[in-house]
Amino acid sequence: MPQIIIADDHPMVRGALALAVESAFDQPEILECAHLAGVTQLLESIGAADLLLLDLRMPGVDGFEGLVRIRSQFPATPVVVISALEDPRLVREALALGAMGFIPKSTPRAEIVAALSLVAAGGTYRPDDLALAEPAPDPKGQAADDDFLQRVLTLTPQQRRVLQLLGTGKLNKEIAYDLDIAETTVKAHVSSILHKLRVYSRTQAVVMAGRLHLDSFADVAEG
Amino acid sequence: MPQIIIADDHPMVRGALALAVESAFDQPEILECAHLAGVTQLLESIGAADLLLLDLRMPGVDGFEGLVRIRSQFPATPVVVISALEDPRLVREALALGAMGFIPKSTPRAEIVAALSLVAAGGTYRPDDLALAEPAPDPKGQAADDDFLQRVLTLTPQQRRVLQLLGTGKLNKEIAYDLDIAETTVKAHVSSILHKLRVYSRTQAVVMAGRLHLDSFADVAEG
DNA sequence: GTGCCAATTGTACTTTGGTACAAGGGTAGT
DNA sequence: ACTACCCTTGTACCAAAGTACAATTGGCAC
Repeated sequence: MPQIIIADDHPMVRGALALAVESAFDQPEILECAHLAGVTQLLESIGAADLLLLDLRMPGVDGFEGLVRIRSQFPATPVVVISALEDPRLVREALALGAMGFIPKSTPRAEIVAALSLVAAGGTYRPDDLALAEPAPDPKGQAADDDFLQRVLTLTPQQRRVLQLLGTGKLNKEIAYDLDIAETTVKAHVSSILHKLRVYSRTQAVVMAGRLHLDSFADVAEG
Repeated sequence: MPQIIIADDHPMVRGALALAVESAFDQPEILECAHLAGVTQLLESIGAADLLLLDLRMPGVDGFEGLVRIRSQFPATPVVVISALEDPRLVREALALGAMGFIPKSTPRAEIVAALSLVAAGGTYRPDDLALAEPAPDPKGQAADDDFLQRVLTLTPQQRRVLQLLGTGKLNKEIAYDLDIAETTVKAHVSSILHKLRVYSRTQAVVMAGRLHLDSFADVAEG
């Protein structure tokens, strides 16, 4: 009897997802959470779930922070990210951070079911149209940014988690606590990250990385 | 014979501004630049101009960096910021950084002329409708951000310039060079900034401050 | 003038941040 | 078995960041 956790602060969304889960699994035990703390508690009590459907934005979560935390604390639990947005960059980022799938809320029910089955079978899912459409190059001047993006993609999963926490302004000590590793290890990761991104301070790394998430909206432009 | 510098990378815009300048001043000497380096060179050779119309985005400038540099290197030259955007936050920020005015490119010619005259007379200009409309509170959840904004507003002008450069990931040493002050002084400013913003590292300050500029677009939302 | 404050700088000190080098354990592929 | 890579940690060291205290200058207001 598979245990599936649905974490979303919107009851309606939880309901819709629950239906999909019931279609995709055989007699699932569905556990619902409205906030991240609940997810953590649940996972601590049951050890690991067979699947976690995690909304990107919830009380206590903003962006990928929740994903990062869950993935590092409970690596055994596969996570599928649920989101209202479907920016290719977000999709890539989520998968890079260890998510097994990315399901936009606009996805038709039938496809959600298929996606969940796919993940349950060990696959990874992302919206079809975006899957290959993403490498479409912008004629504009985002060459430099794409260079940087390429470098970000050379980071290892753990390094991405560290970068993610760097982006919240945390100290090495805090990052170490969050990921439950030694501060020395964090330093090693940070050092490696700085080299790979070709910057010379954590602040620069944060500034550069921050832009990647903004560029989606930056076309509101200027001139 | 007043010397006015028009700095914008777009020839058409320079032309339009030149017309306005000719209406607002008596026999002005108009100097045009397409990039920031040209402005610096010009100012170095003539010492100071009577007015500088500075576009926010130009080759060599991204955001307020150019304004900050010019203001610190040539404090005697009054600067009016030209921009395609007119986000109230940008307006406030520009004025806080020492600009004597903020003119959106959508402003009608007649009003541009009036604005330039106003600044020439020692006043400061900003778009009317925004002037008082800005304090309109968003019902959403940007309470925390506004708290932070309040704190940013307690920073002194020089401290804002430092914060601006912090946001580019620069080291204290580099900031000192850019503003032509001692590194010790930069440290003093940074220390003060961290206290006022109630954060405990430059990286956090950058992260928080960075959000202020994004919130304008953040309503593309999530959920 | 007196007082307030921004800005500047210095000295001295503590804490973070970051690098370099070395090393053990785990996993996956050849 | 061997290689390669990731993750982990430690030690040691140097640079950058931040704090605390003290002092000078200059502008502005009362």
